[in-house]
Amino acid sequence: MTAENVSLSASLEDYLEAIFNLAKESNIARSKDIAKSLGVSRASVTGALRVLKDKGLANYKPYDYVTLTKTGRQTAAEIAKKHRILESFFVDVLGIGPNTAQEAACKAEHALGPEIIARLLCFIEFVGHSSKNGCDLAEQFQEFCERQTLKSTGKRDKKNGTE
Amino acid sequence: MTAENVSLSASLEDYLEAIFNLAKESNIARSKDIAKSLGVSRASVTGALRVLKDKGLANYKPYDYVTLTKTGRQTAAEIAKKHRILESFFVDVLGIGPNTAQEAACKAEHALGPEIIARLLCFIEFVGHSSKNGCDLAEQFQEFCERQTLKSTGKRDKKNGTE
DNA sequence: TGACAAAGTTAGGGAATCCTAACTATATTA
DNA sequence: TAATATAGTTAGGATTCCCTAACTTTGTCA
Repeated sequence: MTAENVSLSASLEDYLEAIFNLAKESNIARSKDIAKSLGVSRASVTGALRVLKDKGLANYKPYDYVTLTKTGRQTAAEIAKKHRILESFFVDVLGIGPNTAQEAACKAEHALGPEIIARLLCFIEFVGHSSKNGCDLAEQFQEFCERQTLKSTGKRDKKNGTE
Repeated sequence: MTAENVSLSASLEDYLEAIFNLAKESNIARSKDIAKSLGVSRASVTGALRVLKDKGLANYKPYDYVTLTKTGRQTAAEIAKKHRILESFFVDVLGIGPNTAQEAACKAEHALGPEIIARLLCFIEFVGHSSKNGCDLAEQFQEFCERQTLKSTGKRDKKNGTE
């Protein structure tokens, strides 16, 4: 169910995820675009592709497009799922801005195991469920947060909320 | 406000936090114990100590005990705080077991910035607050989780879930 | 089709992090 | 105080990951 267990560094997970995302439409990914999407040199991409090939995750031949193997797609899909769940949690539950949320998800996706991710997903559903019952937890939390923030800035006797 | 901004790798943050924790009682930390608590060789600790000294975070002299500088203590306290907040979120909100929670907090503490940590803390307070109002969200979530789990295993039984 | 641009690779190198093995300093204790 | 055990350091090496510069391959178009 969880795609053969190849152990991957955070860095390799990033490469895999980038290829997966680039390949969404056309099924292929180009070295140049992988490099761009990860902010890394083309030479680094070549190196990573060789490793992903060795691990049986990518179909890589020099000077050719890159595709993922079945295992590669499964593994990448899991990583991408982690990313989505984290991002959704940050945005929809915590009310974090989209950019910060996206960045944080990118980093945290390598740190959290399946158990926590599953629980997080469940929690997002729990919160979504609440809003259908006329008791929107995300909304209540935002209000709670604002009150907390006012309280603490109030201590500093500034009512002018400049950041 | 946030202790001089020395940029630290995840690894160095771990060393700093370990020293901080070891020094809690006696104010000092021994190389051997740092090594043990991080699962690393004594030689690696020596290397890290030199770097922490260079960055002005640790008072390090060969063959002597280690202490943290003021900046070091402040920085370490922030990391430890992140750790506590994450662990508490995992345990008290998500209902994750203590060991998994502790491990995950260890890794995630390096990945999440202050904005998300602050929100997370607020969320923990929000949930704590709810239980005082006779509407314990953590408890409700656990029940919701169990129902979800039952549902999904139920579905699989009925429809012969091959996925 | 041949020249040029773009994409990809190779070579070589640097930083961070960890290791083991051997050495040095310190502490203990008979 | 001298022998030994423990703690800490140094030296040397491996791995991972990234870089730049130079080269090769591929694609485009006049």
